[in-house]
Amino acid sequence: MTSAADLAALAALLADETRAGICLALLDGRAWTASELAAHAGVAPSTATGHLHRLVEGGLLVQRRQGRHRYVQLADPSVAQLLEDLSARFEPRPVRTGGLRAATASAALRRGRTCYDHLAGRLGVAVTEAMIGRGLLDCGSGFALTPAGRSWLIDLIGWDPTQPRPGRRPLVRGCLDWTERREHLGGLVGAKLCELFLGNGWVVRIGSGRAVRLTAAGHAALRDQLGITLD
Amino acid sequence: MTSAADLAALAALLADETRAGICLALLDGRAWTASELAAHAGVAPSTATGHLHRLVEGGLLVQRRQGRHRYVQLADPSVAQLLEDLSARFEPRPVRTGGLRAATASAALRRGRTCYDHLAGRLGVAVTEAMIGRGLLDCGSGFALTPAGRSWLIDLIGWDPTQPRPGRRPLVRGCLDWTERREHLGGLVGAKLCELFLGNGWVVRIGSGRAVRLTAAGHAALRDQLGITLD
DNA sequence: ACGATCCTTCGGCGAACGCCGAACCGTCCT
DNA sequence: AGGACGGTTCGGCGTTCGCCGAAGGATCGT
Repeated sequence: MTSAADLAALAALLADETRAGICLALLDGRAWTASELAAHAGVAPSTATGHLHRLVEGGLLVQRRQGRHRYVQLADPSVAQLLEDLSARFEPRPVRTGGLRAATASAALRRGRTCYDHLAGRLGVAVTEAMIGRGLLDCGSGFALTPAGRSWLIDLIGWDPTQPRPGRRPLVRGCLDWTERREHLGGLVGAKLCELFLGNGWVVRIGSGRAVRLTAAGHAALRDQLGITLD
Repeated sequence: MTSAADLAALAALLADETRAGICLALLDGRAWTASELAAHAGVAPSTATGHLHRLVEGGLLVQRRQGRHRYVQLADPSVAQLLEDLSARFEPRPVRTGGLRAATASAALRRGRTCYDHLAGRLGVAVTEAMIGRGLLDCGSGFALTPAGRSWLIDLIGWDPTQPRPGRRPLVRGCLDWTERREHLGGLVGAKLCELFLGNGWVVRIGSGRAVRLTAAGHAALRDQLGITLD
């Protein structure tokens, strides 16, 4: 019966709108400072401190102190996955008209963004579908990497996905895209690809949010590697 | 920002120990009456009524009235999956010594049980691993049904898993077994197999819980179909 | 050394929440 | 018809929880 208490305690961490907002903000995979999060959530710094304490205590977040700052981020990809699974239960929200600024920001998000540590939006979906189309990824019943996909990854980033690896994070995983309403590629391979895109300057972050923009080099790389052109 | 409110509202449904216990009890996939759940959770009937209202309202449960009874069950397999994902975050609990009665009950649970609508425990894991060993299931990166697995299912239950199907429930899905600490087979195929085992009398439920017992017919079927013997 | 900045602790306030018992309604059984 | 039973509604109680502002470190820049 005490597993009910565990479940309730875990759920209680997310059962407050402020804490939920904090966790969703952290879904961008980066570390935020306490005051950034306080401003984002619209509460006093002292309130945010309390919430961060609870979230760290509960194992959802980890913190790193650096000088007078306290950086905080999601503890682990499985937390991001959990948040996405929970969020996936909602209807798509009607588009709120929030003025021009909000509209362009949301258009940028739809075009391309990071979803914790992998690519999402039209960009993420396009990459995923190109991989399926070229036989690198199989989606018969859930995603699975093909042998061709394995060699492609070895050529591309010199990393063999079939070598033994620590942890139980799945190699590939479908993640429902909330703007495209289709699945894009998550899991360890998704993270590696995102790392590659950012590291090679194929995409760059727009401002401080989750949105990313495809660079000229990125367009070329997509054409060479996957034979696709966007926009 | 209002998606934070949605997330918080969903989490709040599970953020109470009584409601969490109710949901975990319903993980056996069957419909319970309100007073059964009240007794199980150790609260007054009036209290249970309130909780069930909230859970139904929130879309986690569905109810069916039948005479003076109110039967309630999980709304949908995705709810069960969500509960399992959340529960998977906990450490395995140290074995509580609860007397002989509790010990035999928990041994029965370890041997075989249902996990919402598919088989779990040693039985579930054994079936899953036998399927992998015989090339019916591939577990390279996440579970996937092989062509051989498809024909096996067609022969066994006359159901073609590749035909178009409604809903977005995955065909096969790994589900972490909390007693065996290994994955067993969930998803639509897992549910179909469980239905087969129960329908053919290969397993029968023990008492009123989630535990199941393999019958003589079940032993024979497992030997014929998957070449395994248990216990 | 000094103020500015980031964060934390503490006390107190108000709202929300979970619980119960009592009364009540509808259904089933005899 | 009468009683037993399952479920619900309502009012009230106590606790928990989220919030803030004020005060107090700790660290950084000048």
